[in-house]
Amino acid sequence: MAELTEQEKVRREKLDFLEDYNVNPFGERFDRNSNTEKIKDAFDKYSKEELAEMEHPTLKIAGRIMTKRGKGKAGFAHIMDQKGQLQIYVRKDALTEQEFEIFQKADLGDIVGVKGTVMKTKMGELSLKLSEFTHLSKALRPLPEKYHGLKDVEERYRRRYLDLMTNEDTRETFILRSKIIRAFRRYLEDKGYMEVETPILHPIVGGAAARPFKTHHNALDMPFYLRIAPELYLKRLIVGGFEGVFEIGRTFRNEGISIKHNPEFTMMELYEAYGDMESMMELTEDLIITVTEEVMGTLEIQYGDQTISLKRGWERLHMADAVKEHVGIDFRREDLTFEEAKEFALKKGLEIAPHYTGTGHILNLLFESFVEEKIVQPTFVYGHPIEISPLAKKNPEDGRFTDRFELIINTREYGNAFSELNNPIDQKERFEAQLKERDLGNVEANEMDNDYIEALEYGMPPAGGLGIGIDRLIMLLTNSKSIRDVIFFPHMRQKHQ
RNA sequence: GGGCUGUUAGCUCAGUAGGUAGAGCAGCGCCCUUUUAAGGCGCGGGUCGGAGGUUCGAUUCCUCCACGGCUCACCA
Repeated sequence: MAELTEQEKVRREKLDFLEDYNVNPFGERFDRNSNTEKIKDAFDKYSKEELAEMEHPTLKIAGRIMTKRGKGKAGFAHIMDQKGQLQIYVRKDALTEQEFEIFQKADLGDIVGVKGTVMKTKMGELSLKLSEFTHLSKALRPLPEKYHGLKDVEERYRRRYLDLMTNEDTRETFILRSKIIRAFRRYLEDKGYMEVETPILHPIVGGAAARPFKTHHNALDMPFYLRIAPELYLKRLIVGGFEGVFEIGRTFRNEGISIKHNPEFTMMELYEAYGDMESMMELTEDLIITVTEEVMGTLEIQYGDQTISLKRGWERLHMADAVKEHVGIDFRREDLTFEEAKEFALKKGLEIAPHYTGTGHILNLLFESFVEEKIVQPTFVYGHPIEISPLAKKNPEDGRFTDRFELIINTREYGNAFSELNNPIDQKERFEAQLKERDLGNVEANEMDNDYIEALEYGMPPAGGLGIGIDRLIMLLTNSKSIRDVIFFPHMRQKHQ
């Protein structure tokens, strides 16, 4: 245990001071009848004089002391609750001697309950003139600086509570996060989709291309993976007869941490019986537009120095056409060979991984390397090659492509959807192709999931499926540069002693 | 993992061409019954991220380590 700082010692001494007065430094229930926001809404419209003359109720609120100014036999402070801050005015002659002394000894960071009536100061600030002051909880450590707040990025992530206490922007971002997720749920429930929960511990890795976290169950004495996607379980529910299900939940991927990646993140996945890629495009657009309008009140989103317009009518662009336009090679050509595509990519300076064995691998590589970075306004890029889409239905006209899309906004992927592959024979072949990739060194390839194939053999209706990265959408709407700014407790390396 | 970069008081930051450090806020004492980033006077608080090295002397220069940030690679 580290030595206490001078300020910590002083605050601990104040515990004794409170106990001398029979005051519990970490007190009890306090029944409030208002909060800082309600008080401002109800009374800020009146002038100082009006407030002085009119009758108004006695109000009780509680919160943390954020600023404090002694004025001899009086004093001011701002106390903060979840809704904001309100100034309190303390006069020696309005409180008991004990209450006033406790106020004078109170520290920034202490949590107090107060009772009083509203007034306005000479400067016109709405304030609560106290008739009672109750100490509720002692803060044994000093708060970050009252004017600048907590700036140190590392500290803001590691001790988010301090960030939330002192930085209004942080509070607003997380309030928006909550509203966005609530709007998602409401929209989907209103459309008749059912929210479900599926396992997070998976015996087999599947549903996406990613490296998993591995864990172990003691009683069963078997390994489990933390899910990289809920997809295969949700589709079992479609087999089971539910016609529209969704899950909003945590997903885990054992990969690098970056401004766009946290090891655990929140996804929304949805499956709709009798739907397809196109119905998912319609749903995605309507969902994001509805949520954005509801939460933000506008479809013009400022993100960094980009202005994104989410107005209806998002562009639809076939991946092969996009690559043809920006890179100059036509992957729709029937006679395009893998060798030719590979040569083209090599000339462009790209590296070809050993498990790249089809033209589709090259197409996707070219798209991600040269085209994705050019897409700013919301665009459905569709027609992903079959090689990288083991769970999506083949396009009926050209089996080299699938009926799959990714939603790209501001060069980043926000959603992924397709006409779900419901042919168990085809699905088995796809898994086998994935196993071959695994042998060639693709650590992210899907595993064979016989249990899932068996489910498909009982018959799954044609269906559309959709996944949306919730954290990234929240980043976009809250103009947050890093995913760490929209996740309360982002993962960081442990600081050792 | 690579490159660049940061770490000084509880917080926000200066600074030292190498001679063991300052300010504001916060804290302590005194004054002040409408202040508001309150004010005035006074006081205390730092193994300058850690460990080595160079040097008479290192917070400053060098090396390594720890933990961040940005970025590239991988991915959503």
